[in-house]
Amino acid sequence: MPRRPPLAKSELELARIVWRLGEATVRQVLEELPRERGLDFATVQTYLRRLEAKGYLRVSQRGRTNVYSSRVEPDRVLGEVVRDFLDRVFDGRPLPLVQQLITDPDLSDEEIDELQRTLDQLRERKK
Amino acid sequence: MPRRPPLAKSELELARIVWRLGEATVRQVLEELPRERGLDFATVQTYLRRLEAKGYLRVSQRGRTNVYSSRVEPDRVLGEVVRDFLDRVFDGRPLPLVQQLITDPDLSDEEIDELQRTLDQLRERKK
DNA sequence: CTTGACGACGTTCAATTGAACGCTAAAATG
DNA sequence: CATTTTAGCGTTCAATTGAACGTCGTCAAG
Repeated sequence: MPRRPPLAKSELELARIVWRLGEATVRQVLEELPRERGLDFATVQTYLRRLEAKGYLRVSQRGRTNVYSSRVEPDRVLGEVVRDFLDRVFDGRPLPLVQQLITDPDLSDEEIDELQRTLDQLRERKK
Repeated sequence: MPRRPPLAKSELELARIVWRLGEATVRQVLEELPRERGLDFATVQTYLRRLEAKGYLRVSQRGRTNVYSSRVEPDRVLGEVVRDFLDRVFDGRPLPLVQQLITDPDLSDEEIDELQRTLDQLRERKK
């Protein structure tokens, strides 16, 4: 599998919107963007085109309108993005990052419990 | 606090080496890089200069040689980097990322325990 | 049937980033 | 002393990315 060219920041931003909507036109994506982002219609168009060219999105026609949808499993892409980040910033070791994440910002009690459950499951699966 | 311009990927890579060494010359940083990275001496020089210009590193002379050291608390920078990533990729919610991190790659048993301890401490502090 | 809104597409353009050249000066080596 | 090495610094250069134009086609309303 030739790995797709990397996602630029803005590209990921738009891809996530498409993922959330399932499928979307340029205009739909534009409307989902926070107003203060202030991107032009044509700009969104360009980014979606690039995402298609890079192999992340699939495009099809509805009337004369382009409809974009995910071509690669979003979770897969997310996994790659996380992995890359982990390698670059923490030498690929997840633990230090996890430590940072759960101590630094204030997790709610429910989130802590949620975390506990995940941890328990993890132990289960380990046995 | 005037926020510094963002770190490019290669810049972060080199900054981390300087952090690890405490202080370092161009050559030292170059030698710490994995051989296969294949960067030129001049290239490392350029990146360190940029890091200085962006306010991340401090430079001083030792003889005619530049010695670079951290100007901003590494942990602080790391925190910013993580925060930025979190916002961009997970809408700022740490939990999904943590889930991903602890399920996807194979954590060792010790690491799981370590994690458990952190979690316990967290509950303590919460009370 | 003309006007205008909407959209696609090719193109462009500036900023940033990755990577290095080339020149010069100081140090070390023969 | 002459030469090679080692640095610094300014500069350059190509690719990538962020962002948008301008043109052209199409559809819908007057």
